[in-house]
Amino acid sequence: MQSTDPPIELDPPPWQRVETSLVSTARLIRVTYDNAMAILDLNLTSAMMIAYVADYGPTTQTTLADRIDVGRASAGSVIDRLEARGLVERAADVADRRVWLITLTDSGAAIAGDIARIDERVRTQLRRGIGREQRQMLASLLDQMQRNMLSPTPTNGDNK
Amino acid sequence: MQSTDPPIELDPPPWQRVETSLVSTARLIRVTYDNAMAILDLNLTSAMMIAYVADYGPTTQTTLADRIDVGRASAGSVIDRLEARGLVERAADVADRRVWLITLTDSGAAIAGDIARIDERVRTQLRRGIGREQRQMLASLLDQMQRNMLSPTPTNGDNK
DNA sequence: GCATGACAGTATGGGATCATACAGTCAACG
DNA sequence: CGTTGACTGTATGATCCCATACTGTCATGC
Repeated sequence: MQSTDPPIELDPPPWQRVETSLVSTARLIRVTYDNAMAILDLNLTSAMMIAYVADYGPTTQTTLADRIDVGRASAGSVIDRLEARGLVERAADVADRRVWLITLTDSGAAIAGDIARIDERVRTQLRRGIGREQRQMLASLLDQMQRNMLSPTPTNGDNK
Repeated sequence: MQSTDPPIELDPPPWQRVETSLVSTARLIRVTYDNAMAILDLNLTSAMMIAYVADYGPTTQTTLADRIDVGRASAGSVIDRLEARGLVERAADVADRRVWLITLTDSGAAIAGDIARIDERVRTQLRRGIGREQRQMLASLLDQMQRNMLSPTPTNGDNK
C-alpha cells in the first residue's frame, strides 16, 4: 500500500515543479523590492502603504491591511514605525471614532515620489523580455490558480 | 471595445499588478500546502525535506537547505524538530566528520508516503483548468523573471 | 434609552526565517 | 607536518508576520 514505486509518474519532484518555482519567484520579487526600497529605509510593506495613501488619500488601517494583504495587527505596527519616522499621521475620523485615517506628512509625500520611481525602475527590470500579452496570460493563470485554491475541492470540504 | 484610452500605457496601481498577484498567489500556495500538511502536523518546509530524503536518500543539511531554499540555520532547526519527533535521524558520515547525513526512520518513511499522497491531491486541485502547455508557459515566464532579477545588468546579448 | 452584536485598533505571545558570528573539520600547498 | 582557506553545522539576536484576546465605538433592535 505504501508508495514504494510511483505507477507512471512523469511529474518532476516537488522542488522542480511550477508551484515551487512560483513560490521562489515570489520570494525573489519580494527581496528585490525590499532591497530596492532599502535605500529609503523602507521595506515593501511600508512602501506599499505609503504608495496607497499617496494614491487614494486618507485610509483606515483595516482598509490598508486588506489592500496590502497583511493582518490588522501587522498593519498597525508598520504604521507605528512610519508614524514614529514622521512619514504618516493618524488623523481622527469625525464620523467614526473607532478608526484612524492614515494621512501622509510632507516628508511622507516626498518619499512617495521616490517610491514610485523605484517601483517603476524595478518593474521595468522585472518585465524585461516579457510582453504585455504574456503578462496578461500570466495574470489569468495566477487568477485561475487562486480560484482553484479558494473554491473548495469538489470531493473534499475539509479545510482549516 | 474601442475606448478613449490614452495612448500611453496606463499601469494599474501596485496592488493590482502581475507582480503583486504573483506574490499573493505564492502565499496562497504556501498556506494551502501548509494547511494540507497540517493533518500530519507538518508544514511545507518539513514535508519537502522528508520528501527529498525519501527520494534521494541520506543527504547533508546544507544540500537539503539549498534544495528546499532555506538557510542552513533554518534547515538545522527544522531537522531538530523532525529528529525530536523521530521522523529523521542524523547519521555520521564516515568520510567527512563535518556533516550529518539525514536519514528517514521507519515512521519517517511511512509519513513520506502520506506526504506524497497529499501533495498529489493538492497539486491536482491547484492545476484544475490549467493544461500542461499553460504550465510550461508559466514556468518559462517565471524563469525569465528570475533571470531578470538575478542579472541586474540589462546587457543581455542572448535573447531570441 | 439600552441591550446586543459587529467592527476598528491594540496588546501579547508565538512561529518561522534570516544574517551574522563561531567552533570543528577538511583539503591543498609549501 | 603545519598553515591557510574553505566548508558544515550551530548559537544568537533580530525581523516580520500571524492568531488570539481585549477595549472602545458604532449600529440596530426593542
